[in-house]
Amino acid sequence: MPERREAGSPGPVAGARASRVPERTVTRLSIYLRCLEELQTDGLTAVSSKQLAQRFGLNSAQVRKDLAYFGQFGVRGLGYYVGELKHNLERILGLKHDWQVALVGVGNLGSALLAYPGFQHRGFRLSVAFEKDPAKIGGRQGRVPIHRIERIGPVLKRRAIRIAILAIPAAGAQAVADQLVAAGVNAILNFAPTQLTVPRGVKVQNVDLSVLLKTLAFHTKRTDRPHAVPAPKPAVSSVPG
Amino acid sequence: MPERREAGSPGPVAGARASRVPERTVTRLSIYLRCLEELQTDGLTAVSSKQLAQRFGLNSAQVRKDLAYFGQFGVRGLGYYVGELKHNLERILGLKHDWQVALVGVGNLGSALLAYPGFQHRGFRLSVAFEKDPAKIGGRQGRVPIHRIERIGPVLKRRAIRIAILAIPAAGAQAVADQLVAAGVNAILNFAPTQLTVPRGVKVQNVDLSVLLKTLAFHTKRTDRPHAVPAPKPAVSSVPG
DNA sequence: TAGATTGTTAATCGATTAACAATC
DNA sequence: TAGATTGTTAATCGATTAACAATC
Repeated sequence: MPERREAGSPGPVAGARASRVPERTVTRLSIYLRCLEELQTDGLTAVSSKQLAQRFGLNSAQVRKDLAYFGQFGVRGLGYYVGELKHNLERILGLKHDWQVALVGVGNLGSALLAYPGFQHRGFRLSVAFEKDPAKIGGRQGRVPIHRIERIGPVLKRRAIRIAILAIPAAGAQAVADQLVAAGVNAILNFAPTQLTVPRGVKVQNVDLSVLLKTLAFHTKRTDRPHAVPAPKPAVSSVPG
Repeated sequence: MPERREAGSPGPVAGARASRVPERTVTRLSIYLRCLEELQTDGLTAVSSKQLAQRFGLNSAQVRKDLAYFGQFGVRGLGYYVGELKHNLERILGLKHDWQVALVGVGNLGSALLAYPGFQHRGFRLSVAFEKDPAKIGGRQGRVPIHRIERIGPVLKRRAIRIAILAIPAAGAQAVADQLVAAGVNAILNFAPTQLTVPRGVKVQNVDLSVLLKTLAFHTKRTDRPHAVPAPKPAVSSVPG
């Protein structure tokens, strides 16, 4: 008997539309978009899949295939018009209007995210924050009001916020995630080093800084001196005693 | 003729050892490790691949296969001893001793990373920072001295630092990365929204917060109202005009 | 021993890349 | 037109999962 699927998580979704867009394609789309912005700044009007690919060490077929999930945006013999493709990628990614984003956790990391210009820049407005510490509740950081965690439900519903950033310790993260989902959030950027369980349809992006550093340590170690792999199980010797 | 490989980047490394460990395996190892720490806290002494897998919605065969890249750590019929496997994963990941980490960029994000307890906790010591702003140079944040960027070379060499975090705007990132590499760094956690070009053997982990939010926007949009995919190219009609 | 679970090989699945007809 | 590049199918590659003999 085949092992039951263990736990409810990634995996193909029953009844998903025929040609599911791979997550990696979506990530690459926003990288292509960044590149197109640069090209536009440089005054270029057209670009080929090959030129686009070369910037990232990708394959040109991959660029074309990624785009082909969403339509036909190119001109044979020429490539893609920069402005037009940029417009289409923005439309596809849902960046034609601003998104309101909620932040939970105004500690060190949360404060930095509030102050980080990178977000506010391009269509993501951190417009409300939640915090447990009574000393911070009721105040503001910059323009952003800080509410107590219990108010997640009403505030998010009133503002119709769908995207949240979770910047709290692992311990309370699942409970808060549940509240966010109950309040209508369906996309969470999770900095808490824990595996969140969310209903299907809710998208979680995990950013575990500690895990990232550990993978770097692994590679650093290997470069220094290839680490000792335990000797392969000594083969049962065919040479007698 | 097959298209030339475009740009020097991932791809199989010529002469790499026979069984290359997938990057995803390494990431999962540190997640298994986190789980083992929890199990140990709960006082459990043994765990099966199936139990381990269930926590993350993974397949038990994957857990066993990930571990098998590095040796045989289990006991048939029983599973894995928690303490022993934890020890082995720490050894494999290179976490048996602390790592000194350098930070470049003491802006909003950099400051938060300096204050973030998550790093200092488990073996990663942010022990020196570099910054361009003269107002900050020469000072300290917490215990960490802030040097001017030009001192990357001598300071990192003296301290034999191999891991760096890049928290500066995209514009200067490549130049700083080059300095880091020249100073002996071979692992970079890159928060700058740009593609770094580094020599083979140097490992870069990109964390582009803006890209992450954009993929979340994509999924949010789709859930709201499946976005309009351009009509498929109208098939050349077989019905005469 | 009987039951359970590993380590590992083979099968499956999905993503990347090559190739090329269509066509600007 | 000749040259270039797309959109798309087929081939390849790599990672995940199923299956099962080994063995605690």
